[in-house]
Amino acid sequence: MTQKLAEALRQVRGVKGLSLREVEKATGISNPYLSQLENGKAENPSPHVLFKLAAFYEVPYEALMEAAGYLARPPAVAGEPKRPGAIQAALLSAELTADEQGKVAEFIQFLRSQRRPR
Amino acid sequence: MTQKLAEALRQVRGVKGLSLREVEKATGISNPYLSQLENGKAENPSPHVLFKLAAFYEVPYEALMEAAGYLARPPAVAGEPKRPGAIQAALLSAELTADEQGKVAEFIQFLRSQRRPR
DNA sequence: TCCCGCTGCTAACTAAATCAAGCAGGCGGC
DNA sequence: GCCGCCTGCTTGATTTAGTTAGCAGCGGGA
Repeated sequence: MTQKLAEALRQVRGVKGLSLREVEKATGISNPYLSQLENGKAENPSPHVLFKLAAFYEVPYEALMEAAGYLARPPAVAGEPKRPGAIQAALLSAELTADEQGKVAEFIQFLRSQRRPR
Repeated sequence: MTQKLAEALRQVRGVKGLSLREVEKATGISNPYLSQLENGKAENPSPHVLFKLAAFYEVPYEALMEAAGYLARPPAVAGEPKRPGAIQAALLSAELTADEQGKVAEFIQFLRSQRRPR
């Protein structure tokens, strides 16, 4: 359930190529806590935490809120533009050449293929 | 800041004419905690708590989230129907005669007039 | 009067979020 | 090899969300 948030956070950070400590420095959220969030050891982070992460990751706040299960939105309002998820948004906003984007996409697939072997 | 949520919760419950213990029974949220929320002694309730309250009060979840400062929404998107706030929604959904509604409106003004005398 | 039931609230505790300190592994330089 | 430095992570402490128990006030019977 909260697994979804964990994966989203990990993948977004992966796409952006950031270390836990870089995120800590930029957001003020401690790196151990970030680790726990990405491993599903911590559930129900405060929306304030998600907000800071969304801002720094350049990912829509709502995407993280939804991943955390905080949005009661029924899947989509059928006429809406269909907001991008956190990972897609991260991909869009990351400043990368087309070449790099291709590699990143590959990398994401790789991550997916071995989801949590640990 | 969170003062806004406190007032919203108190006013909504007032409009609905419910006691803290009735809300506790229906939502599973302890009545002392509800009291603390309405007095601003507790800040940052989990969205899950707000969700249960929104459901029972028949108030839009987003309204409570916004009152809690959890929604990053810039005031309004200028073309949108302008969602009703929590109190208005409560008024709309409460099953009351026109007469009663008038009294309720009066009551709300009364509440507003002596905001936080305590 | 006394008592009962209901109101909101405070105090003391449990559980979970969040942080500070520190550990083990990987990697490049010397 | 060894030494920094960086990576993610675990462990224990602190703070805060949320609960269980109980108190004081009020209105309505008998």
